[in-house]
Amino acid sequence: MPLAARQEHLLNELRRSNGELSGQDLHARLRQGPHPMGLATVYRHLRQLQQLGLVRCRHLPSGEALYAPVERDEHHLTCVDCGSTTTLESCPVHGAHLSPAQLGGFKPLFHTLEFFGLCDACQQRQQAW
Amino acid sequence: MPLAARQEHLLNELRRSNGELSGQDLHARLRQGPHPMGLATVYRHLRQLQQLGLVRCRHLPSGEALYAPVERDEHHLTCVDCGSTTTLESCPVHGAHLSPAQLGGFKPLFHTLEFFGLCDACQQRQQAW
DNA sequence: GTTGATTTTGAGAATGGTTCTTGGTTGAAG
DNA sequence: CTTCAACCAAGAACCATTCTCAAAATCAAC
Ligand SMILES: [Mn+2]
Ligand SMILES: [Mn+2]
Ligand SMILES: [Zn+2]
Ligand SMILES: [Zn+2]
Repeated sequence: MPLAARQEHLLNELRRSNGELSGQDLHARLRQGPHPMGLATVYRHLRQLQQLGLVRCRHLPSGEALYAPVERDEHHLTCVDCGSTTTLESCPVHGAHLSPAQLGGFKPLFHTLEFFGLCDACQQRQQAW
Repeated sequence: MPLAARQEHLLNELRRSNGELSGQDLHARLRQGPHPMGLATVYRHLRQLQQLGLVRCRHLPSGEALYAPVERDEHHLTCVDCGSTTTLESCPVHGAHLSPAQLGGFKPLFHTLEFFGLCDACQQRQQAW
């Protein structure tokens, strides 16, 4: 089954963007262009693209979900104090495959790996106390 | 600075539990016991315990946050279709440390690593179509 | 081209976990 | 006994996401 036109447009918008986008972001961007789309439709198709293994998604501590093309394998360091994030240049689990025993029939489509801790600045600030 | 009594109770409740708990869960459980606590206080202290590196947190696809003692190093396979999850017996990045260059002063406290894909049952169901 | 069934869509309402506001309580210091 | 700051709880507010359901688009005969 090929992708519907609407889903293509959504995926293109995601690929066009440098960074990850939230559902709201996508809705706002599409609203401007030649292929506007209702918010409900954006979320509907994001879920479908995820199930097809074409889009991945991670959740910010705020609860907001960010989407990206699945081929973009990025991970982050996030400060639990100030919330600042930096992106890792390489994926620490790239290639590290799970054994079939661990998978038990599960077919992996993507993964999220995020590190949480204290950034340099916030450590300094705590020291001061 | 030692932990406040309220924070201890919260941490104890988390440690007492077998699985991860949401903020709501914790509030409900504490409500029963000898140390009830308002919902706002639960969330306040969960954030503080996280910044102290004593508690970790991950987000379900639903957006709900689940908390656990930081020493509990668990990860999951989650089906993007039916939402079922299974727990991995070992952490694939345990020991795989980040280089100081990658960290750049960042002090890691915990990490989240979650795999998303299709469970056996949902793959079957898709085949049937 | 018409018709009726099926699928897709989107505006707005509903949901629900988390955070904010506010006013009260506690407890130590003076 | 005051004062003052820290802590706390109840409920309101917030807001991203999901749900509802009527309208629109698409499809499939005829
Ligand atoms: Mn990766
Ligand atoms: Mn781990
Ligand atoms: Zn920071
Ligand atoms: Zn499944």
